Parts: sequence; C-alpha cells; structure tokens
Amino acid sequence: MDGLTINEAAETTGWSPRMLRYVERVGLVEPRRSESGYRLYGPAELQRLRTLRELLAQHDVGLSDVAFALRLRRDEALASATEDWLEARPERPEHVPVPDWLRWEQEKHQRLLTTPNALTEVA
Amino acid sequence: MDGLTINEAAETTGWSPRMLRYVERVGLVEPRRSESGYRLYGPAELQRLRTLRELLAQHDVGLSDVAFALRLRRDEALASATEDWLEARPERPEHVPVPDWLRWEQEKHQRLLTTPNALTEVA
DNA sequence: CGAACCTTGACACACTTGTGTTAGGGTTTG
DNA sequence: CAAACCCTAACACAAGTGTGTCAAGGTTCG
Repeated sequence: MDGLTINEAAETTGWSPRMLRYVERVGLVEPRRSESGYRLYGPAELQRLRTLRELLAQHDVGLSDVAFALRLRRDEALASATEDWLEARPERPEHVPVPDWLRWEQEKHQRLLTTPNALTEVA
Repeated sequence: MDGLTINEAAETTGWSPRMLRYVERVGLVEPRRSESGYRLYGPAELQRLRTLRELLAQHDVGLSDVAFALRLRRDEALASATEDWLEARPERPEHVPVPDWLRWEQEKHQRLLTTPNALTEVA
C-alpha cells in the first residue's frame, strides 16, 4: 500500500485521527481508499493538512469557514450572490463601475490560468 | 428623527427585532444611532436587510458564512492565505512550473506569512 | 493465529449560532 | 404623566462545530 494510514498521517500532520475523519467529512481533505476501505494519505494530502493547520492557527478561522470558502469556489451562483451583497455596502471604493471590476475579480483566476500572459493586459 | 426604529424596520424587512440586533452584532448591517442610542435604519440598511434575507434563503447559508465572506473582504492577509490553500487543490491538472502571477499574488500584500510554503512539491 | 491497526457508529461535552422571551431602566410622545 | 417604544443583559434552547473516547467488527502483518 502506498500512502500513510490514518494514524501515521495523524502523527506527521499534527491532527488527531478523529479530526482527520472530521476534516474529510466536511470535504476539505479527502484521501483515497485502499481496497478494503482504509484511508490512504499521499504527500499531497499530508501537505494540505499541514497548511490547513497553519491557516486555521494563524488567522482565527474554523474548518467551517474554510469549508464555506471552498463552497464559494464550487458554487458560482452562490459566489456571485455573496459578492453582490458584499459589494453593495456603503463604504465602497467607487472608482470603478461595479460590473466590470466584479467580473474581473471573479474571473481573474480562470483568465490567468488559461492565458498565462494575462498579466500584461491588466498591468 | 429620520430613519425607522428597530420595530418598524423589523416589520418592513421580515427580520425580528431580536435578529436585527444580532445581525448588527455580527457586523453585517450596522444602523446609526440617535442621540439617545436608538437604532435608526435608513433606506440603505433596509434594502440590505432584505437582500441579505434573500441571500440566506435562496442559497443555504448562515449569517456566519456571510460574516466570514465579509471578513475575507476586509482582511487581505486572510484572503490570500485562504485563496492559496484553496488553490492547491488535489486535482492539479498538470505540473505547471509555478507561474509568475502566483508570486505576484502573494507578494502583492504584506509578508506576514513567514512560512516557506513548499506547495505542490512533495514527490 | 493473534496483536495491532482500520472502519463506522454512537455517547459525551464544551462552545457557537440563531432565536425567543423576559427583566430593569431610559426615551418619546399623545 | 403614562402608554408605548428603545436599550442592554440574561436565561433558554435547538442545531451545528470541534474533539475525545469507546464499542463491535473487518484487515494486515509478524
């Protein structure tokens, strides 16, 4: 079997086995399974678990917060709705006509990923 | 006094007075106060309360979720850290040699994140 | 085979979120 | 002035979050 089992993963990441199962449940780090159903943590998952730990510790956030951020990533409709609401707040920057900058914010990443030279057109 | 008092605002927005205080506490809609400390809701706040209600109802999110989204807006360090973590998703498509824009993204703001994140390099 | 480890499920517990309600005490207004 | 309304504080409570622990039952490996 390649990959660490849950207790081994727990030891190298600082999470408890119990919490590793919980982290999986909330959808943040989902290791693959062996034939017989054992969780197998690869290097990628281990790294993710460590950085997740840092993220939670350094800024004071909960797993549910990160889970929500992930949900924003996946559910575009939710992301737009949330952005829109947050955007309509009194202390808005107001230089840029809202629609443009909003779409820019939302599609920034896709654009940069798909067109590696996109920086030149923004700068 | 211009502006609706809490009970009036409650009636026109669908929130209970209790919840209006709670929504204020979590920092989502903070009305100004009269001399004597009465909450005064103007048209902007009322509209915000109504759209907030819709947002919560249509997508299944909680006030705390929206509060977190707001926090992401205000705390750039947190936003970057969260983005970075979400970005290092398991389904990394190819071995793209850490594009320049990523470093740009990270250096754009303060370097409070003192950890040498060895992302995606665990082979 | 048997010790050691894994799995799911469940009981427990403290804390947070979301709401209602009630109490003691000012403010506004008919 | 007194009814009606506002304020904060606080008790209550269900549901969710974050963790530990223990139980019954497969899996792995020396």
